[in-house]
Amino acid sequence: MLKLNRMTDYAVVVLGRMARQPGLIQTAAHIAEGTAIPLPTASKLLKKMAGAALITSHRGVNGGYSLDRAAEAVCVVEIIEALDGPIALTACVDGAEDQCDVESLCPMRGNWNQVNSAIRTALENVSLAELIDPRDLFPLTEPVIGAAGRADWP
Amino acid sequence: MLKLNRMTDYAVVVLGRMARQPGLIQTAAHIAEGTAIPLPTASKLLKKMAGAALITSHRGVNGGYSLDRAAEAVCVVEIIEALDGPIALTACVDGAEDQCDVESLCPMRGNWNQVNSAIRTALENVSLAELIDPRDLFPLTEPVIGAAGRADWP
DNA sequence: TGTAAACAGTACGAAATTAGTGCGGTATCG
DNA sequence: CGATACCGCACTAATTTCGTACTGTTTACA
Repeated sequence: MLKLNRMTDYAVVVLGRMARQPGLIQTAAHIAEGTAIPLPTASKLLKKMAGAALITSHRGVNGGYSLDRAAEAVCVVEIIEALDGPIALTACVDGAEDQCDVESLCPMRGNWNQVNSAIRTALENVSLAELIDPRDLFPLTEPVIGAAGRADWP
Repeated sequence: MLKLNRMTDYAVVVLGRMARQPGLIQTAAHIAEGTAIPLPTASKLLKKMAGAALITSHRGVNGGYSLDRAAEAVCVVEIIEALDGPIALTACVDGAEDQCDVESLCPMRGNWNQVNSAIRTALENVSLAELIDPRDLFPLTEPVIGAAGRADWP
């Protein structure tokens, strides 16, 4: 089905939520609550995204995670690559050569890269903002779910 | 890693081989031998591709499978959809609504379709011929691997 | 300066998906 | 009529992925 991990799915949900208040530092627990994702899993997600420089982590008391970019500046390929690693549609790509036991007969050693780059280009043109419902994207002018300036919730 | 199934990988290998002799009817066993793919698995692949009208199946004695199109006329999206089903990057697409328990909080219900169609368009522009090394694509003028008009091999 | 809050890293177990296999059935050609 | 070869279903095994837990490290504030 060419489906990506639930992890990446969650990540987009999390980012979609964070994009509503760019720059706001929220703890992993808050984000987990707000997205209905189990805390340990959300924590793992956030950690990975912080490692990929998608979001910023703030350590210590009053720390948390913040999204410092606008939703329009985050493209889908970044999210996918942060969570799932580089986009590679098959095992027969440039690296990892000796583990493909049909390689000697495989007529296309490495040409999958063409497919991969095609997909990558396509994904570069889709931003996080396009994934999010516009009504949810700007909650500061018109609150959608809960309290606007919430710090703990519900 | 956004990797597709090994099945699809095999399928491309199989098609790549079949594309060398368009129209030739080969048994599943022959194809399995030539591609070093286990026969039951190859058989399953061929069956699926025949069901998707990618290749033609011929029953009875001297039956088998044949690829009746040129490699240029087969695009990658057809292969992937034949094996993996429709391209859907996440579970939250149009169908299957009530199984996403974060849906009520999910800010992007269904907008994944935009990503999916972007990928689909990208894949439509890549043909099987582009995946195959040109040297292997025309073996009839210059034999590459084994005997050209082989019926059983080796 | 000490304590608590919060992220960072690693490891582990369970569950779901996928790969591979095996049977009996059916159609076709000689 | 019989051999060949595809068809469809069910079943088992392996891999991957998901979720959780634990321990360490960093920072702010009293």
